[in-house]
Amino acid sequence: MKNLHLQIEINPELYSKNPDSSELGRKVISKSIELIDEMGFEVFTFKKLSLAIKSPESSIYRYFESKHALLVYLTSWYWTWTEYRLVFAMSNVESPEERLKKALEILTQPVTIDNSISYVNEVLLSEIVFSESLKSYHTTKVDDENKRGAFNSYKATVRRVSEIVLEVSPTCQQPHMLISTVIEGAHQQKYFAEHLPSLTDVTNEKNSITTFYTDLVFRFLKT
Amino acid sequence: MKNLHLQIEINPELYSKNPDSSELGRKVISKSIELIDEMGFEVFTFKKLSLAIKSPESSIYRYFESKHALLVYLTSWYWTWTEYRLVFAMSNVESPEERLKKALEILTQPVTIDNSISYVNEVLLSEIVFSESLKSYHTTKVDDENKRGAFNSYKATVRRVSEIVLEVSPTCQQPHMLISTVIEGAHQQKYFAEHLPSLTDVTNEKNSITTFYTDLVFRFLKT
DNA sequence: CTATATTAATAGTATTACTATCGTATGTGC
DNA sequence: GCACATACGATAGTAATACTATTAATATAG
Repeated sequence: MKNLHLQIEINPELYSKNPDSSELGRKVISKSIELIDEMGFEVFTFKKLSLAIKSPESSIYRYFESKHALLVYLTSWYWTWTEYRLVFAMSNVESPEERLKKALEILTQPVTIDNSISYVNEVLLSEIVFSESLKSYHTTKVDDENKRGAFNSYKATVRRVSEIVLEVSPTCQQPHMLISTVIEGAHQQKYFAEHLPSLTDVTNEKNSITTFYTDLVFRFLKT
Repeated sequence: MKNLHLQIEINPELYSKNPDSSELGRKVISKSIELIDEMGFEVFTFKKLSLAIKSPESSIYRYFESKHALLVYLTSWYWTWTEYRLVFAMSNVESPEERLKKALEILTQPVTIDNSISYVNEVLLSEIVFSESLKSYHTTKVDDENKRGAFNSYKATVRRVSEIVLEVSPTCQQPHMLISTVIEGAHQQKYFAEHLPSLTDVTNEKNSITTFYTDLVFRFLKT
């Protein structure tokens, strides 16, 4: 990983014009990540983005047909990138238990170090995914967007980690439920810790969310 | 329970005028439950509600200052009512394990039988809570609304069941995380089963979600 | 230096989420 | 039978949002 410059390819169904193909497109991505992280997806508008990048709103619409399409693009980017992180972290780790443990770390912790030299700030992007990705699939158009492949990279990630679960415990009947519960749970617990702390038991100590979900998974798999 | 007519008292901070105190107010509640269940919260508007109940939009605003306030009211109603269900289900059950098992059923299954003689359709309301309650606390105003008590009944439910967890396993360090994970997880898995099935392992058999989360909890607590 | 891609500039629309004002109907206490 | 409050109706209007449409300017590539 590190400074290895890997190319994240996004399903063309998820944009009108590839933002990676022009300067304005890249500005749209990097500035929208900043703004959404800063003010939240609801408050974020293309109008505000257009002011921030000093380009008219209509130019943004050439890349994304809606602000929702932009969120879907961003989360899709994140999960594609996370698949690479998983593959990299798994390489040279023999023990399935160790592999699963490492995978759970990647899934339950927001990114803290931005190694990228690209226009995507992965630290902020992971914050967005943790707090806003729910909104990417929780709409009336899910089924349509799902058909167009909007959630392929998320589903692929869940599938990949589920396979590790099966290596650890071949008799596990619900590996997908387990992993999607862990991912979504970790996102929510972080949010609860910040806003509704009585719904969690998050402590001062670092990584209490990762610890909890790692315990949860391994105790579930231990028969 | 059954036809016992219990009065659900809602925190006055959560409405402008008590909808339970007038006919129009009760119509607002019962019709909004129908409409939100039917079309989803995003698509639902006070305009549509006003047409459905044949009253002007401005009359609805006398009861709720925003459509979001209405959703908060509805989910709050649900959790207050669910606390009663829990208390009722726990009575006369001695074993903490049995109590926890029963509580998990109540938390992970949508309601199927409407025993109520009131204007609140509990079957539809539970559907709304399962699919839309996320939106009640996932906003930029959470902290404000939390201070005003918007989520008290949800938090009380989590606390109550967490106490049962501690009866079963007094050494458990994260009872709140465990229960909020189960509640939110069950809601999401139901949604995934309907829209993104590859994220679940939900089968034909009835209650596979309840089975999974019950296993998850008891295996977590078994040391 | 011309064709092509790319962006700027401007304007406009339907809908949403709300606010404001005023008027009427209905019953209740005295 | 009258004061009076409560409840509801009717109408109008506003700021912001999420788009769409069109045309003109500019950069770049061959």
